[in-house]
Amino acid sequence: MNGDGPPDPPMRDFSRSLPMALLRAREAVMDRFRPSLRDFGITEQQWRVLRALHDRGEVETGALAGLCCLLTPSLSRILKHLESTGLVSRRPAPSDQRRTLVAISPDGRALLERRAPYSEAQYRAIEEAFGKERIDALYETLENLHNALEQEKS
Amino acid sequence: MNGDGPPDPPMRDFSRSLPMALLRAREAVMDRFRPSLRDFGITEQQWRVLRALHDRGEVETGALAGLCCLLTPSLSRILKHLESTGLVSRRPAPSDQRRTLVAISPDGRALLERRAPYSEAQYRAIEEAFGKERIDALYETLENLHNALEQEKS
DNA sequence: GCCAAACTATTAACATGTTAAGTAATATGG
DNA sequence: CCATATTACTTAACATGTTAATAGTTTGGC
Repeated sequence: MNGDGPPDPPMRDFSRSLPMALLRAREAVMDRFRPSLRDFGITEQQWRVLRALHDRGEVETGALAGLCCLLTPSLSRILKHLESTGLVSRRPAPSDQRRTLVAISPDGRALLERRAPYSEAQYRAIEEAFGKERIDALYETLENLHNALEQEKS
Repeated sequence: MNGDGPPDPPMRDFSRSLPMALLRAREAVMDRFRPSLRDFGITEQQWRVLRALHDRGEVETGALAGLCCLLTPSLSRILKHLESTGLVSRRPAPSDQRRTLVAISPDGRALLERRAPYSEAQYRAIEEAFGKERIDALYETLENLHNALEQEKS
């Protein structure tokens, strides 16, 4: 009994999974960065937070989550940890007590600057292995894909 | 005091993070798939396991982890859960008692086939929003990047 | 000013990511 | 054969991902 309409299209091959393809590529990249993250005793996500605060100065929690591609519950725990180790500071926003402003501390900035050269060295190795032009094109493709899919939400 | 050698190159702009770019694109894609995963009561990772077993038949735990891009400790917990809900079965390999062979169950296959149309519909929507040719090119780029970075490990 | 609705951050609960340690079975060298 | 190293999987411990619920603020209508 298959009905009279067109049959369901066959399931795509398992190798053609876009989330998996993006994940596999990301893991191959992260394998290059994990050793130095481990050496400096911080996680990938903690690094993203320090990196964003270094560039943007004092930022609200919600905006910081967007910048770091983290959900706010995860960020909440990460900030608790970073604050307890003295790498960031938090204070309520003067104009709106609901909001929290986060800033990197001198210790946080020092850690960031100590690890940055190791990170940059890996970027150079990746660009050498794959080609800077192709990396640049990939950034553009990924951003376009993101934009194309976000737009449809409206 | 800056030394006499060439100064450290400036830190790259925070927006030029390859892990972040890959993650952001992946999240935009996953946003399309999460609703139906939720409706069917399974996680993204559980889906990947069922999907791999459906295509490949009985598979060893280690090989399954590679197929699904999971670490074996994660897979171990996932299999415990899937086995307890009757979606997969496990048995020791006859030739080597260290190895475990995993297979999808009839219930697992039924769940897979019920959700597959919803997944395929999202793939069609993504291809319409971004273009099938560009998606195909992205698959190829991601695989090439993965291969370029894996090769260097040797 | 008062109250319901909306907003921001956090907490809770369960699942997975990541690294290290543990357990059992098998392969290897002597 | 036996002691040992290796292999395959699991468990443990801590951090994050994900969704829902909570608590404290602010806003808007009345």
